[in-house]
Amino acid sequence: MSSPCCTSKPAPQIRELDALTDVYAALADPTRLRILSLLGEDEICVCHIHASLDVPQPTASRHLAYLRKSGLVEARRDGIWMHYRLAKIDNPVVAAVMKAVLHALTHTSISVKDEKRLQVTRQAS
Amino acid sequence: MSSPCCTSKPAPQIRELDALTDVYAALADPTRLRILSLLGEDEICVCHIHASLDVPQPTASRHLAYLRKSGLVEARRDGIWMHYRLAKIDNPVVAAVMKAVLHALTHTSISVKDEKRLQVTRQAS
DNA sequence: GGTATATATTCGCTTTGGCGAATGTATTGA
DNA sequence: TCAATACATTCGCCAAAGCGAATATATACC
Repeated sequence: MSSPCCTSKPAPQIRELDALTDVYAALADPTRLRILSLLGEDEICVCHIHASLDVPQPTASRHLAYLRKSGLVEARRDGIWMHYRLAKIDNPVVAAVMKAVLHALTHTSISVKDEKRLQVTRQAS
Repeated sequence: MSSPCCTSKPAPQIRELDALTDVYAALADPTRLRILSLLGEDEICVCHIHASLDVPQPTASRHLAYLRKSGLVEARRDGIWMHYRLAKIDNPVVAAVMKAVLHALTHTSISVKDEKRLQVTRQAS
């Protein structure tokens, strides 16, 4: 139950409170939470994301841009496609938060459904 | 490192994704984060909160109302004073998130300063 | 009742951010 | 060069929410 960042190593300071505030603001949207949950596995292209979530492509793109700006996801270009994945969080304290956040998402029914639709979408392509 | 809710007991479902969204929205404000961090110890009255954070009393009151509405804090009336404390979170998955959130706050310098001001404020009263 | 203290709420204003629709850009291939 | 596909951005509109200032409410004590 103890936080992993403080058991052995010294505790790194978070630069500002705003750094945490920005993370939680990025999490305060259902579409973005669904995207993060979907990305839990591996990297996914935008087309599969907006198909799995059944949201318009611009909507997916906008939320991905928001998540990218807040440092929670990273992108990789592959020809026509953009592949998004969860970003590696440097600060272990924030990483612990995100770990709990992602785990909580696995307990929502909609995320389970999204994941299933992703499998179907991937098989069809 | 594993999430405590799923090691022994079965995993409880989160009612809706909106339940998580609302929690993160409540966390997406620096003043509310400072309040939550201050409440980590024990219950505190509004006057000590707004004095420790050096924010106007209506500001503290509004944010406390927001936190209360979102289920993160509870209040107790004691004559003229209202004492606020962290709420007991029923869902263990959400509780794990809040545990990480509160821990992250201990790594911010402003929370440390707020805590010191609280000690001074309490001694003066 | 009247006053003082503690807390809550409202008002006017401004900013942020969500969405749908449309448009812009970039890459690929004929 | 032209068309097609994948993705990103902009625009107009609207709702949520933050703030300072003022005001309302609630409790205690005289």
